[in-house]
Amino acid sequence: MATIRDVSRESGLSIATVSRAISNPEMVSKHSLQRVNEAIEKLQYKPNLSSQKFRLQRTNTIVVLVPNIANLFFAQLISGIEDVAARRGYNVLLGDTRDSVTRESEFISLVETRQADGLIQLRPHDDDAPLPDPTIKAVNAGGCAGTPYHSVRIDNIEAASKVVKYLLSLGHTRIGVISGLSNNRHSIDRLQGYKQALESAGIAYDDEIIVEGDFSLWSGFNAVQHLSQVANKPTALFCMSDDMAIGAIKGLKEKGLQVPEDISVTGFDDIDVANYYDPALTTVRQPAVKIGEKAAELLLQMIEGETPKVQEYILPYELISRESTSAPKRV
Amino acid sequence: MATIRDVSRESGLSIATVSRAISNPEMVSKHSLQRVNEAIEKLQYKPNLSSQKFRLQRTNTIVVLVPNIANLFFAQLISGIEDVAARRGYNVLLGDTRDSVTRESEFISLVETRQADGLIQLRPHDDDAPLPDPTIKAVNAGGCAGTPYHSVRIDNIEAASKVVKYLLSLGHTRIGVISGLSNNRHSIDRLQGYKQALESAGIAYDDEIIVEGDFSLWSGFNAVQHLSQVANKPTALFCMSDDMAIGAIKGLKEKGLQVPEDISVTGFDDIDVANYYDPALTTVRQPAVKIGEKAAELLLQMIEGETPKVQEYILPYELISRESTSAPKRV
DNA sequence: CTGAAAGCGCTTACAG
DNA sequence: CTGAAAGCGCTTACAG
Repeated sequence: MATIRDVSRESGLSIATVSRAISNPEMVSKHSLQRVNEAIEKLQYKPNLSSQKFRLQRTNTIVVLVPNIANLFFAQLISGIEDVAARRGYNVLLGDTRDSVTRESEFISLVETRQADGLIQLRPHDDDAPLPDPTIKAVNAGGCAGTPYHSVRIDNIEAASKVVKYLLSLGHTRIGVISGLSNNRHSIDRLQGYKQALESAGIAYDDEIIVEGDFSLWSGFNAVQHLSQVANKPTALFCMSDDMAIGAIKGLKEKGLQVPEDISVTGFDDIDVANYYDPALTTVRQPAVKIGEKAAELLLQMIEGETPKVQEYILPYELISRESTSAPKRV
Repeated sequence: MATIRDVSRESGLSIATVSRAISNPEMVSKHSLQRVNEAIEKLQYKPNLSSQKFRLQRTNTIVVLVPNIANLFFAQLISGIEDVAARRGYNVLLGDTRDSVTRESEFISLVETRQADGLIQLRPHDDDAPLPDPTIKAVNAGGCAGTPYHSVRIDNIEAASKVVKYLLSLGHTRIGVISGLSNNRHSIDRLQGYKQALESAGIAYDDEIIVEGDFSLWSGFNAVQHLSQVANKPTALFCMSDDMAIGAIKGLKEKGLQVPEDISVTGFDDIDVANYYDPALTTVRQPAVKIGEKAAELLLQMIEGETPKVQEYILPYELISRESTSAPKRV
């Protein structure tokens, strides 16, 4: 492979001049520029950016830690990140961590070993987790309250409370929950929102109708099997992801129940399929792409040496009412 | 940040010895090793892998070109790639190209500029597209017949033909198609399979019931609007992706049609939600994870200097029959 | 087992 | 506008 030295030899100019012709053409005479370009063309020269990065101590790469790449909410968020990164000349290294601490720290070490300039964490912060090394530029996207570094997210507690209040307003008083893993911060915050809504309506919290899932289709389906055992059955189900809502509806249908006629179901995220499911899902729309864009802007700002004034950017969510909810049946 | 020179100074050993203690501990005396490790610990030293890569002219990074990261089939394929890559110590740089030629060539240039060792292309090869530079190590995954470089895929023609024959065997004789973009190779191959199946049954091809989509939910929904205009309506629909099948079913239901009672619908890929939709989708299961694993193995083999014997790996698919298909109604 | 030295491919302050 | 030279942080053949 041709190197800058070959171009220098071919053009009869020093490597310094060749380097300038490439990076700062205005510093070089037209004549030299021409000769350099001819040599580059002839030799099919491509600069070794790995060398350049090393020399400049800058990688123009950011890493994104994704708990699960097959989750459409994350996919959308990532497109937002990529748009901004690409526009600013950064590459995005995607780390599919699958909730494995080992894999996650491998990706973090990309930053520590200077193969990347910073990272965006998509997993909500976990209080037990060690703080990220403060010398590492990091932003949390789509996470929760209490993240101890820069973050971009919606207000999960409020959003959850809003959906549940909506169900209450339809007349439901017995509202079940299919949550994510119980130690996941999203589960915790959204459950808190649920409790707040119940409390404001003077309804007692009953953990018999709270079932733990893991945000997946399967876990929603499975949760319904548990719920069908309880004596005093809910007339509505608040699911903490659209996937779980879909799984749950599938399970309910298999038990011969109609949604929303027999039981209302709500999701969370508003992934594409939410609108195409039957019934179309009532859900909370997170501004996934915007969260990604904002997080990327924030990180690039930090990488470029600025200190963002705001620690937390809270973006607006939206309650989308579709077909999966209605007033409870009169008995 | 501490460099190897700092560790050398701290430990009182040469940088050569420090380097060896890190990369080849067995070449160094126990005593030296101990002193180096103490110094590393004390200084919180992390080797600059960007420098190391440059020095070794190896990046241990592969890039994966994904047409659309929000497509679950790709997401699964990518997990297969990542598993193998991680196990072998490679990083995966994900390039979400969104079918943009510009973005794609930016990612390819990562390999040309030696920031990555090779690439896996997830977009099916397009005959008009320039051949990849033969000096670049590249593998196509999940693509189509006629890819001019190494590839791992299913036999799309045969798989499509098999689904259509299945519909024929149920008694359907008027089978519509919702295809991907008509210049996409997957669309071309699967349409060919469709034609073969019709031909073997002595049924004439009628392009009035072939509608072009783009593999998305929305395009499936939209295609149904077109199909509802034709005089002689199909009793079954062969959709070239699960997303389009779901979109189509949603559209049919809105027109008051029952699936499969009034019309049968088949998908392609078998993404997770296929089994949770109502009705659950009859579809072709592509071994997405396996395709990814095999493609990664192939690429790493090439990067490490071997020449794979086989140019094309054809993996088995599976026809999954669920609830979205049945015999046509007697009229 | 250890160290001095060359070199990977670039960029850039310095001198002219 | 141009070139010689130093240096980014490592690895490794060579000599001892």
